Amino acid sequence: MSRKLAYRNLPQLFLKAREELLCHFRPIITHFGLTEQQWRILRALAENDQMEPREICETCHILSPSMTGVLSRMEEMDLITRERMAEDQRRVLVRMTPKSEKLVAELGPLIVEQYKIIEQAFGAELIKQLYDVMDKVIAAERAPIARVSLPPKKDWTNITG
Amino acid sequence: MSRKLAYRNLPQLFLKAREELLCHFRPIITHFGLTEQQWRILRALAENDQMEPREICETCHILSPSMTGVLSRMEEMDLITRERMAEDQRRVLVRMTPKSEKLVAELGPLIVEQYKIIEQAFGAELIKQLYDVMDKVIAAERAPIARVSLPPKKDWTNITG
DNA sequence: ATTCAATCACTAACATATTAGCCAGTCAAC
DNA sequence: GTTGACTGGCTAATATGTTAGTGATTGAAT
Repeated sequence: MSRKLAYRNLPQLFLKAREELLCHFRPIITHFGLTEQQWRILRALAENDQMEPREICETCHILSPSMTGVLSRMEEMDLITRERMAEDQRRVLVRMTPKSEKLVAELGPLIVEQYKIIEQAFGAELIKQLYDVMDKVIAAERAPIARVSLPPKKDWTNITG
Repeated sequence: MSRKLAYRNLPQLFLKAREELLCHFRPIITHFGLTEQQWRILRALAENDQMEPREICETCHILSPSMTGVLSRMEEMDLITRERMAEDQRRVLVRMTPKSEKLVAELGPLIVEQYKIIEQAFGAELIKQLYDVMDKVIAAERAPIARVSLPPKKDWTNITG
């Protein structure tokens, strides 16, 4: 009784493909005692020197409530500093520490090396296609996408079948 | 002091692109009181009628420890049943309930409709490229990928900079 | 019959994701 | 000066991700 939908599960394909890539980087990152998210943040900070939390959220695709905990732990680990801005007491500036500078200086080149290995295995052409398609999907200059109209919200809790 | 790596963060691009897609489906799924993971599982079960947890794990890309909790909650919600196999007391069979059959019968067509809308907005060609590139990345018929050699494991805890 | 490695689901501990809401600080309009 | 909408970071509650390890079960080898 196979009730297959007409379209393959695209987000799930993304998940699988992403994992297929990430599994080659994860060992490097955890080797240095970092999580994926922490590495994403350090990589962003290495490029920008100083960022506000909301900027990091957007750049690294981490939601604000998660960010609070991640930054707290990174501050605890002496990987970043947080400093309230004088002009606007709501805002905060996040910076790297000498320790995380050293860490990135060691970790970064290894990541680049792994990229080269992957590029060889996948073929430069596929990598190029990857960046290309991703950018096309991400490009937001697209006409706003409609949403199917939803039926009235049932309370599925009490439906027995 | 921009220390940009030679390669753009590819896993992060996947994350962003995936979100760009998923955001069009999430409202539909949550409208029916489901989480993404629960929907992935129901969709898999709808195609296979009965599956063992480890099969669901592999199909839906959910790790086993997460699966335990997800299935428990789904059983509690009367969306699935779990039954130990007689031949092998370690294994378990997971099945849909009449309730979840009804739910999928309502939800499934809406998902398909949304895919069509997205296909129109993105263009059929891009969707085709997407499936194509994803499949290429996922294809495991590739030579095993080497891993960069890692330096000895330092204890970064006590490095001050 | 016993040993032993492998399998499978599960638990434990921690980190992150998701949704909702809170609270102080800012700023423009009154 | 007050009000009121807004912003930015935060808390709370729940669900899932990640890693390590447990315990019962199985099956093959002794």
